[in-house]
Amino acid sequence: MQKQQYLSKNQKIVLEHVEKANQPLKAYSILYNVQKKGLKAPLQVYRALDKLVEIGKIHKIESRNAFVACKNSNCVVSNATAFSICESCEKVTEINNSKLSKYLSNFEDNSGMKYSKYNLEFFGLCKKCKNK
Amino acid sequence: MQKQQYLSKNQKIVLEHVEKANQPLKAYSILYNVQKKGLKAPLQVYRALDKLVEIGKIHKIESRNAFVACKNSNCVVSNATAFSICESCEKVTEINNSKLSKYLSNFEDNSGMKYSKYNLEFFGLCKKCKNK
DNA sequence: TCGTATATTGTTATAATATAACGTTATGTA
DNA sequence: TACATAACGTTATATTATAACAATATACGA
Repeated sequence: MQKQQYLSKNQKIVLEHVEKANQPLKAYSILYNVQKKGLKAPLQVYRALDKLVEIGKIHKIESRNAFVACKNSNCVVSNATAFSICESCEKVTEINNSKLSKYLSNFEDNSGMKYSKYNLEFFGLCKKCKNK
Repeated sequence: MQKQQYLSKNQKIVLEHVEKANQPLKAYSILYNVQKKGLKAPLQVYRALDKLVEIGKIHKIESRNAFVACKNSNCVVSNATAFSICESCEKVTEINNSKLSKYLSNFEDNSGMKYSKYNLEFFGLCKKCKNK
C-alpha cells in the first residue's frame, strides 16, 4: 500500500478545526467542537491527531498537552520543531529560523551522537504581556 | 519567610527515590514505591515533584510525562534543559553541553525576543539500539 | 476482479496523568 | 507571641490518553 496521499474524513475534520484556531487546542476541546460533525469519541480525535502529527500537519506542544497546526510549509514531517510560549497569556508561536534549525539538526552530543528529531520549547513573556 | 533552604520530609523522600532510579520515573510509579514511607496520595507526590522541579533538583521529560533527577550541578534552577531520548529503549540522558546552552540561552527569535527558559528534547537511537 | 494487506472507522470501557478544594500543621521571622 | 508562608493530609474529581474488539474502506498486485 502506498503512502497515504489524501487525508481521511476524520483527519480532515480535525485538521480544519485546528487550523482555524490559530492557537493550540486541547484534544477534548477539539472533540467537543467536532461532535456536530460526527466524531463522537476521544479515540476518533486522538487517532486523527496522531496521524496529523506523524505527517507534520499538526504539532504537539508537549508542555501544554495541546495541538497546533503547522505554519511552516517546510514541515513535511514533524521532526524538527521549535516554539515560543508565553507563560502569561499562553500564546504559542512556531519558530521558523533556519540558523536555529540547522544548528539543532546538526548538533552532536559529547559522545558524537546525532539525532533524527527534536522538539524545543522556549518560555518567556510575549511583547504584550511584558508591557503590562 | 526566607527562601526554602532545606527540603521537607516528602520532598526528600521523593527526591531520594528519583535519584536512585537513574532513569525517568512516572509519578504514579513513584507513588507506589514511596507508599511504604508514608506518602499515600498522588497529590503528595505531585506537590513534592512540583517543588523539586521548581528548584531544579528534578526535571520533567515532557514528551514522556516522566521525572528524572538532575545530574548537572549547574542546574540550580531548571530553566535551561536538554535531553537525549532513545526512541527504542527510552533511555534518557541529560545533555550538558555549554556551547548548546549558550546558544539557546542567547537565542533571539526573528522579532528580537529573548527567552528566560527552554526545554529541548532530542530523539534518536542510542548506541546500543543502533547496533541491534 | 479477486485476494490480500493496510488504513481507517466506530464503539465501549478503562487506564494514566494531574488538580481542586478543604482544613490542619509546621516553620521562619518581625 | 503574632503573622505570613510553606508544607501536609485527605477526599473527590478533572483531564489526558489508550486497550480491545469488530466492521468498513482503500490500494495494489496477481
